[in-house]
Amino acid sequence: MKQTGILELAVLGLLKERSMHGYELRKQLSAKLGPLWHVSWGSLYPALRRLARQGAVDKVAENGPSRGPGRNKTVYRITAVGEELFDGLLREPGAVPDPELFALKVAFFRYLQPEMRVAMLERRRIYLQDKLAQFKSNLRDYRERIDSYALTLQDHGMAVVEDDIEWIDELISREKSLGAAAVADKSSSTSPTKL
Amino acid sequence: MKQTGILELAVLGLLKERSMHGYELRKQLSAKLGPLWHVSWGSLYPALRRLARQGAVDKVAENGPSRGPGRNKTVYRITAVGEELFDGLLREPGAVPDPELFALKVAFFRYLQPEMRVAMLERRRIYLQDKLAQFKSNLRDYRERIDSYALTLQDHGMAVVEDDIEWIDELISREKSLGAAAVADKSSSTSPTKL
DNA sequence: TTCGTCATGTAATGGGTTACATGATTAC
DNA sequence: GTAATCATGTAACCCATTACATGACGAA
Repeated sequence: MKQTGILELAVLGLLKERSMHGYELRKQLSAKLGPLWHVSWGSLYPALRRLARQGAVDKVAENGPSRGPGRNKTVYRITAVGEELFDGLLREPGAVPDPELFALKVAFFRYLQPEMRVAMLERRRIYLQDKLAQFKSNLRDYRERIDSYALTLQDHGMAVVEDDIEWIDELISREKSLGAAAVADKSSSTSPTKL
Repeated sequence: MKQTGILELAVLGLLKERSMHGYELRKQLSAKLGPLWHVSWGSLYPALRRLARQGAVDKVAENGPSRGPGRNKTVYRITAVGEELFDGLLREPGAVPDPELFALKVAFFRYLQPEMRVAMLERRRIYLQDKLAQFKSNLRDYRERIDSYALTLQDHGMAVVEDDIEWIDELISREKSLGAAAVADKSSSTSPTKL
């Protein structure tokens, strides 16, 4: 049972935009997701190999000018299989608890229909609210038995979760107002959003 | 080369307060650190076994009333070796980048001298500020090439880091005012804080 | 009596980190 | 010419997750 496939999703998402070397892939990960993402070679290349084995990416040898023997550059290109795998990973609803995975999916939101976006955001919201409740009940039960350092830790943890919820709410309302605008715009002949 | 030893640190820190079963240990982890910590049995018991092998904890069979054959409860108790290991792990300065490890160390701040606390906080502060700078330079370079979802992701990421810095600043100034109060209080004969 | 929770572990599997190893190209 | 960065991988080690397996105890 494979877990998240988080690196796979990230790689496929980037390769959807354009084919790249492994090396560039790593830089782009930071560019899209911020400096949070430090993918090591020891995890990136094996991941690419796994994807190639599944037929989700092609390895294309890059024949530069005088590139005879020695190290070849390899460009990775997503295949039809890979596109489907990406879609499956992106839609798969298990994202909620893992913040990295959730962030990654948000980064690729444009590949989801608006309703799916809202659904995902609302699932995440519920999860966070539940976590908040756990914090509160936890504090109810243990406040007297923990020292001020553990307490400030939990307070700060709660504040972070609250901020996260606010952010989610913003994203939800932005989606809804976009949706409303699209509905109001009846002049367009085809559906307002592409797959 | 063992990495962080984060679970070890957590376990030893809790066992410093009192001896416990593995089962209770897991609950206490959530109590101290908030619902962030989900330690699975498959990681907790092996960690305890590792600690026992090193001589850092003793396994004490609990002889309850009618507890003859069948499953025995085992109480884990920290040893002198364990106390030293804890101290080493807590003081070891490599904590900075890993948020979980840093949070854990804050939870055990009372076991550090105030100067050490401030030093750790300041190191963390520098790290976070650097991360913030990375976010900014990242956005300078890529803002035009990423879509609004990736952008809001990064903005939110930055806001979280900024909040973290504010929190660290609060902790630092609290430490400093405590230190000043201790210095002003010259009536006590021995040193104001214990090891 | 049966359900929930207390309680302790093992086994398989997967995959991430670190360090190692190599070599080309570009800028100074 | 030499340092930095581009570029691609492998190997060993560690350990976390998941699922499995077992059983006692208290309450309903």
